[in-house]
Amino acid sequence: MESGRRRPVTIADIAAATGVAVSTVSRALSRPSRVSAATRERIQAMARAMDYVPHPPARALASGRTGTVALVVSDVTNPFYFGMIRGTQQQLKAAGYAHLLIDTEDSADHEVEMLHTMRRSLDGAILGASRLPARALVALAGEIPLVTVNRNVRGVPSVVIDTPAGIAQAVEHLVSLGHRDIVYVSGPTQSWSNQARWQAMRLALERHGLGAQRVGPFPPGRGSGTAAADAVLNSGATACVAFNDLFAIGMLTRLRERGVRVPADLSVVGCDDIFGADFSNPPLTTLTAPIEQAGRMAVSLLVAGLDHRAPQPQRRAVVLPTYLTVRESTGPLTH
Amino acid sequence: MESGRRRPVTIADIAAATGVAVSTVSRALSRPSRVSAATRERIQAMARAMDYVPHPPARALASGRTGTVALVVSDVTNPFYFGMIRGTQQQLKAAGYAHLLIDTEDSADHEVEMLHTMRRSLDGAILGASRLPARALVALAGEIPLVTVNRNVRGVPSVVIDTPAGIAQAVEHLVSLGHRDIVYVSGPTQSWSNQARWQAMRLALERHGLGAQRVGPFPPGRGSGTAAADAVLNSGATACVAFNDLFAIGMLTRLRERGVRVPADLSVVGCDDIFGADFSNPPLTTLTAPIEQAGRMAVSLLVAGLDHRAPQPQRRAVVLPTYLTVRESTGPLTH
DNA sequence: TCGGTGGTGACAACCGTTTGCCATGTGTTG
DNA sequence: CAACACATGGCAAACGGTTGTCACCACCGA
Repeated sequence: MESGRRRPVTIADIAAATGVAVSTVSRALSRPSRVSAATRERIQAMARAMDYVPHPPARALASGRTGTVALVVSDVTNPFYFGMIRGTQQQLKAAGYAHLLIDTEDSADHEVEMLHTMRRSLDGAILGASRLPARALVALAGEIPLVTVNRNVRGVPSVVIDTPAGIAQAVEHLVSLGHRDIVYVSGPTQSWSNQARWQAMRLALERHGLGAQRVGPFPPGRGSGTAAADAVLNSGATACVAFNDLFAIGMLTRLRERGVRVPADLSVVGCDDIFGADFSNPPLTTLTAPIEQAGRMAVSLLVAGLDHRAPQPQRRAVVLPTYLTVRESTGPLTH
Repeated sequence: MESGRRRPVTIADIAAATGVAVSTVSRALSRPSRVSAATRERIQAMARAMDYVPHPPARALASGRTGTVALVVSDVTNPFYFGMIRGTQQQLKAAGYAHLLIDTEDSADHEVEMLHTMRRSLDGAILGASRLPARALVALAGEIPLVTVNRNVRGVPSVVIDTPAGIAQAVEHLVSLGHRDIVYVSGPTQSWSNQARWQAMRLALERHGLGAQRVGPFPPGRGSGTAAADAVLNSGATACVAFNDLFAIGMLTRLRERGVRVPADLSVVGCDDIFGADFSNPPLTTLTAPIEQAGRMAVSLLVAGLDHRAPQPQRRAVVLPTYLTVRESTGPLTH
């Protein structure tokens, strides 16, 4: 077939072929109610016959809508985002949007820079764990529709996973196993989630009349597990809650190296329940976060806000519950 | 600031402000060698001062280039793709392209359909493990620049990971440990990689005067591990090579459930070395595939082909080596 | 029978940028 | 000094749609 070489068919071609104006074709295709059933049928049939494919950039130029939404992550490498990518991918596809992936390399500057540059080619963006200060976030939201995940800033729609509530459960769990010295393994300081988790931990321990310790902060990434494990051991604690599963899994590896038995010598609980947490050695007790669902919710929130005709949604901030999944990395205190 | 509300600045604004024609502004910005150093400077400074941001759709409409490349995967859920996403993400960003993510849900029809529809908004696409028949692939490559990964079809540039060579190593390893009954755990039949791996396995065993068995095929996904483990056990083999790590890890879980010791009772080797293979229980012996690098290479190949000025590259098919990473899921035969 | 009304389709003006072609001005060469 | 080449910048026509505005028509009720 030579068809690959031919000039692609445009709505003008269809208009000519059916004997109507281009505007009519445009409407028949994109706002079907605006044209009579008869002509609509005729035009759509012709479009199909001629294998017409709309030209997104042209459409975007004229209408201002690009049909594209970006998922912005701080580091594609982090398995936490895998679930989010899945969730957003599914929902965006269902809503007819294309899915752009942006990696900010953990830099707030990159984050605003890229979003600023691409804002004209996006209908909106979902910020997975933004590192931006609140003011910057609000400013950005003025440029382009935004939904944040795990980040709650007044005025910006968000979905946050209620890990703090889970943390309380985790503490409960550990205390009931007899632990008294429980330490928090801290993640990056700029991380909103990290702050929230530490805060929740303090409160929970306080309720039991226990003091809260923490080690860290450590940089994101599994590699931090080594230093974290050593620090926890050094602290004399018998149990710990790690900022996330990546840390926890890294710790497991290190502890095994050092001959420390988990959970006999030390109990560890992670956060998020990422891929792998269930088959690590030992399987990790962790706070199962509905990450994928969070991604889907974020998309829903975003596209709901995108449709100007629709009444603006009431709930601009949704919080998703978390629960404790007890596996084998936590156990009773044994001296 | 009210700036958020103002009409975005266009090159026409810059032209007016500097007293030159829009065409000159356009050239100063996108083909700097085409204007004198003096005006170029002046224009660029003004653009900066006015916080000009180019409008991608407009650019795309006029030039035909969108600055966007899609990564097409059969299922974002598969951890194998995580590495690929990383690789392509890095390299695309470096090359100044935006990164679109397309999930075909394991359907060849979806694959051509989506690519066909989006072809006008893409400069090219990278097919991670395409399920398309060769003819369809070639036809598609006529519509839009393509690079395939782990799929070699004449006429379509590709990067393939040489797992077959690794399989030979793995067989060598197992045989040297005393295994004689080695079975292949087969993945989806339509998978090119699966065929290649099975083929390689047959040859390798043959060289040792051993016959090749296989179980399966099993659908992609960790869940298949259960059935696979049972099938392998049932076959009486003492060692197995799984189509991929997902299968292998799933098997590990099942074997542990059934009280089968790995590697004392059964050795298992995986393929790909995905995230998690190193901390599974036991850590998985596997064929380490340079997935991320494959993603980067694919992007390089693609963008090289995109530049019409540049001489078309010589090597249109690159193969990346694989090596065996021995961990703890393989060991000597013990009756 | 006539004015009003609602539904349908056409006209044409954009949307913001790129690019082929041409005019001008400068420097170079014989 | 003339003729020419070349570097530079301007003009205007695309690129492929969307959409506000308006004209037309038929049908309705009074």
